[in-house]
Amino acid sequence: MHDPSTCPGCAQPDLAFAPHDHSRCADDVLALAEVQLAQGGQRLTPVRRRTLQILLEAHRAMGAYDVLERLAAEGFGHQPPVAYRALEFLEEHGLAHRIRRLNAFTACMHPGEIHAPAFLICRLCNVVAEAPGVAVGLALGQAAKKLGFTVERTTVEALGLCPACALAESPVRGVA
Amino acid sequence: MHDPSTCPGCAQPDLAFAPHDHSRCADDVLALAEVQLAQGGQRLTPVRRRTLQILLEAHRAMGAYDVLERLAAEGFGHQPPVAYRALEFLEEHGLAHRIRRLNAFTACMHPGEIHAPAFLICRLCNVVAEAPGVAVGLALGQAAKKLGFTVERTTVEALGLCPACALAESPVRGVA
DNA sequence: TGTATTGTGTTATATCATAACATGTCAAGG
DNA sequence: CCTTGACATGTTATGATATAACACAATACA
Repeated sequence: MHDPSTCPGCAQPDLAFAPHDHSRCADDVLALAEVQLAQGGQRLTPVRRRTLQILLEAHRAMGAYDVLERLAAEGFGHQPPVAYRALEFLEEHGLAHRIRRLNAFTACMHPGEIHAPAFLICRLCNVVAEAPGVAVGLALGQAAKKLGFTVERTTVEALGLCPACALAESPVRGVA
Repeated sequence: MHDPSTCPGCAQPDLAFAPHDHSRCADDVLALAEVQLAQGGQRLTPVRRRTLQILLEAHRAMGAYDVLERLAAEGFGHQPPVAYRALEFLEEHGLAHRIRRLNAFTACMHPGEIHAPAFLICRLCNVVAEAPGVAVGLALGQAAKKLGFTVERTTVEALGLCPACALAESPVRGVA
């Protein structure tokens, strides 16, 4: 099994594979979410709000049961539907994404923007990056159109190696 | 729940959304598979062969437990690992694909060809089409490259409506 | 305030997947 | 021939993920 404590990628589990100032990420996104939902007549209730916070704080993909554990510890319901409902709500409203390869969820880092997210998943450290997926979505849309298929939602995920783990994997090929 | 017997898409569960002569699909693919595997020193054992046949005959996505049921009825093992192992083997060798949104598997219709399959999944009749995914894969690869990510495998799935179900859904907008 | 809608929490169960181990098969080398 | 090692199959048991169905609470709004 993989040991996160020794993996370069895990040591710095940033969704973009590179450090950036995300001290305010959570707050900003949360505020944005609130506004967006209000405009659509939707409610960011305590469970939903806290669920989004948990995902934002974790800053990585979490399983529904992991989220549930946190929620339960804070006085919310203890049963799976509690987590699943909140997560599904967030996903429906573009505030979270489901990573199907990992059976996990992650907060959306660009709520409000156009949504055809593409995810890059490192098979060693499990870090997930949300890549700009516009081009991918476009290509997929065109392929679908040719078959008369109407696209409503997309799942685009790539499994591979993040920069850090790629280095760790084959250090022999280093330049020096 | 959706009733397949009344769904235009299900009545003709063709992976390409349109009828074509696939009377020989199964045999052809099976033969191809055999050759391909032999070249790689891999064995298409009875369970594996039968599993591929089952997928080919079904001509649609099947859950591992559905496959297992068929296998068991024919004298193979009765436990989940039997099906999962065969399915994973087929997937690893490009003879089957996993449809993550459906937790299901489907036979590959173009074994040997370049593999960046994109799937179109009808949310009403669950019919799955394997669309040419080269452009999609390319776009995804480029997005990944910008982040220094090395892509090894991809999952590209679109959920929406197949032509038949799209018509059934909004017949009001028909031309006539 | 009454009533419909939405949300929360529960119990119970369904569905999907894998770990660990025993047995069987088969080909290559002694 | 027969041993040995690699691979494949089968089993038991369990783990992990997800949803159905229902009771009650909160909210919205006529």
